[in-house]
Amino acid sequence: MTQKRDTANYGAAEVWVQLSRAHMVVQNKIENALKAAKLPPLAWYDILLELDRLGAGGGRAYEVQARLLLPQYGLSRLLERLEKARYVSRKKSAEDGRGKLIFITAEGKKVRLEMWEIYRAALRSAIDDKLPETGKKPLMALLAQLQ
Amino acid sequence: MTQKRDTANYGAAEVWVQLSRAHMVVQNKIENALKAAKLPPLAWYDILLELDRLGAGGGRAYEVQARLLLPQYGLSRLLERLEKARYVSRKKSAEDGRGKLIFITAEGKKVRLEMWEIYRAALRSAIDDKLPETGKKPLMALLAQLQ
DNA sequence: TCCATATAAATGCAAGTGCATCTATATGGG
DNA sequence: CCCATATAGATGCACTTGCATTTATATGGA
Repeated sequence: MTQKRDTANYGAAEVWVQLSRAHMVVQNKIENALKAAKLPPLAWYDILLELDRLGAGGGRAYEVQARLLLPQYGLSRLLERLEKARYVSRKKSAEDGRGKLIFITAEGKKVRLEMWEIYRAALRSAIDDKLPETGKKPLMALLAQLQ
Repeated sequence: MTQKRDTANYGAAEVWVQLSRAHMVVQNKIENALKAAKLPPLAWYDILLELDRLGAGGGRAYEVQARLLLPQYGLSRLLERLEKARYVSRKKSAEDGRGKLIFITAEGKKVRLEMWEIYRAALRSAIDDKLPETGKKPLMALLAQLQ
């Protein structure tokens, strides 16, 4: 192929294809590992971690939402499921009657740690085992530019 | 934070977070651009491109499936929708009575090109405008290692 | 030939997602 | 104080996805 390409942005498309595939491959590994361990999906982990970090005071849904880049209704329904599973609890906010305060329960903390064990192992095999140590920083720096 | 971390694989987790965010950001830009142009979602593009490449002879679903990394039922239903939209047609295979041959229609080719115009512009602003030209090759090489 | 097993594709059902809208409360200007 | 507007969060509905299973055909060995 020595001819000049007649279609612009071929390079960007190639980057996007690699980005998509890498993402899918890693995500599948993590989700499959969690599923095999009969643990909740990855999305639950992120919320549980966020709530765990917020501590005993809990937090407002809209704060969590902003940090996790989820749509408003998405978080609302995720919390609904997490509450049904007894991993979080919601109660009316005292200062703002429109809102709720969200808390992680003891059971939620426990399951988050169980998930982390699996998650960590999956990351090790999906990332550490594939990428040389010297590759992580450059990769992160390049990915950060896309945001 | 001068203490040694007590949790292993923190580096891999950071890479994964960046990878997820970069992926989400780019994907949202592309999907939003397509939506704004009242065109079908990105997933349709990939199939249409694949079928377009297969040419007049068409192709079998399981072949396309392997290349696109979709679950079997996912492709089956995607093709169902694409057929309903008149962008592809399916007919019984002559050699293998279990299977179907899949073809892209003229309308399918047309819409794929319309999508490409939008897709290309979105890639330009999401990738070319963010990443220096010298960053693409290294990024692709690093991402390729994760597969 | 017959049957056990494998493969291609479709599908019923439950669960998740996107979009638009709704309810309830807050807030600032007149 | 009242109202228009903004904000927090929930929800009805249509569509999509995941999982398991089904249907139809193929294939290799007894």
